[in-house]
Amino acid sequence: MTAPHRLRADAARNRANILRAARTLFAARGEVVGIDEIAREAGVAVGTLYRHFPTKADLVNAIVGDLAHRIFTALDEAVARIDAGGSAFAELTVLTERISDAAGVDRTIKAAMHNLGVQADPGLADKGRNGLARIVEAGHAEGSLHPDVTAADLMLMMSTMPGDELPEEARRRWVQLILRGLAADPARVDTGG
Amino acid sequence: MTAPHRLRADAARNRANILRAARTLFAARGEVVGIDEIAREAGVAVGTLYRHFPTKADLVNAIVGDLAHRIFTALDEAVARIDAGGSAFAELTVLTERISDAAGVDRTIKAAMHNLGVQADPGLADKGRNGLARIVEAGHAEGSLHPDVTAADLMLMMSTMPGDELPEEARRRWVQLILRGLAADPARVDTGG
DNA sequence: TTCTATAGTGAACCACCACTCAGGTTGAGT
DNA sequence: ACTCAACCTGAGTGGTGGTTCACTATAGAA
Repeated sequence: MTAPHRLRADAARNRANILRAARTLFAARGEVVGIDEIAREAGVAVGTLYRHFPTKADLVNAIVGDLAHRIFTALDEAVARIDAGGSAFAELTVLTERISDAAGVDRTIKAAMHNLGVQADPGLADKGRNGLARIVEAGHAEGSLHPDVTAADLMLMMSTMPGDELPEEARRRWVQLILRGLAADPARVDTGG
Repeated sequence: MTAPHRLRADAARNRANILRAARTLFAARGEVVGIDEIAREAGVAVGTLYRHFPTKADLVNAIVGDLAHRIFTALDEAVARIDAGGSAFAELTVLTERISDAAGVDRTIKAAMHNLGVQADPGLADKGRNGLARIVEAGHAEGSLHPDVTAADLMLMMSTMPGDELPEEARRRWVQLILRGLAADPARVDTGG
């Protein structure tokens, strides 16, 4: 659409600072942080911020979209390891724990997870669904996942994942119970940490 | 503390209207609805609303507290039926489904559930924990609940319950998977509805 | 060095919302 | 009927937070 047109040096620097500030503040306190505070933290005037992101929603989307991308990368890696002979259930466990840990430290993770299931650009959503479908398929093949579990089920559990409102211990326990619900045999989940 | 002093007839009527309006609007759109809109819906001026509830938080607490009370009532009834020889797991299932259905229609349910675990007056919280403990105890006795499941686990799952952001089908499925995670044997959960 | 498109600045704007108060109204006791 | 404490009214206040824009500064090409 728009011509590429390289960004001016100062503009690129400011853009990076804005993104870094927004990432930090959103992670710590959620999307309620004001534009003014983000601009101040980035060492920039509000007008500059609005030049790069015409709307607060645009800024949020940039942050959340990046997080979603990282999650998909982790998903892809898990699928690759499964294809290389890894255990589907072990990969699902690690993936869930990692995302849960991240959600405990970063408030935007929940928003990212939710957006994956609901909106996001269709390409990404499909890609996510495909990855989960691969895991489910492998899980059924190895007999570790309950036969009626689907990719939509994984999506469902991911999207209801608790965030930093719960202490770490509770989040860990949540993951354990969820995995039991997805497993063919609850005993399989009990790998003491 | 304060003398009882019966409310004047019009005041009582207005109070009831305010509570009804707040209940409806909060249920439909959450706590973001403005005081002005609630007052309008109640057929009352804002000043009147503030006479009855000096703060928006007070109004919210009134609604949420009432909901919490209803949930505890349902919990008590479940415990009573278990004491009368009912199945602990069946009661847990019905209770979870009922609350989940309610959460799908009323946005304040999630707030109520969360408040139960976090704040609320200690008396109520203890009462809730006791009820859940009774169910867990009975569930262990009948062998339906996984041995390591505790009352805190039930609280945990309740507090992460999805609301009206998910369609009914997804909420039902969520309950089923959660119950599998709590059950001693996943096959026990499969009672097609 | 000169020039200008690109970028930055921050005070002001505006819509929203919880909350207040000076003045008018009325239920209910006598 | 009379009285007044309790009650109601709704325009206004103060604060917040996203967004704009007239003006200034500068990166980078010529």
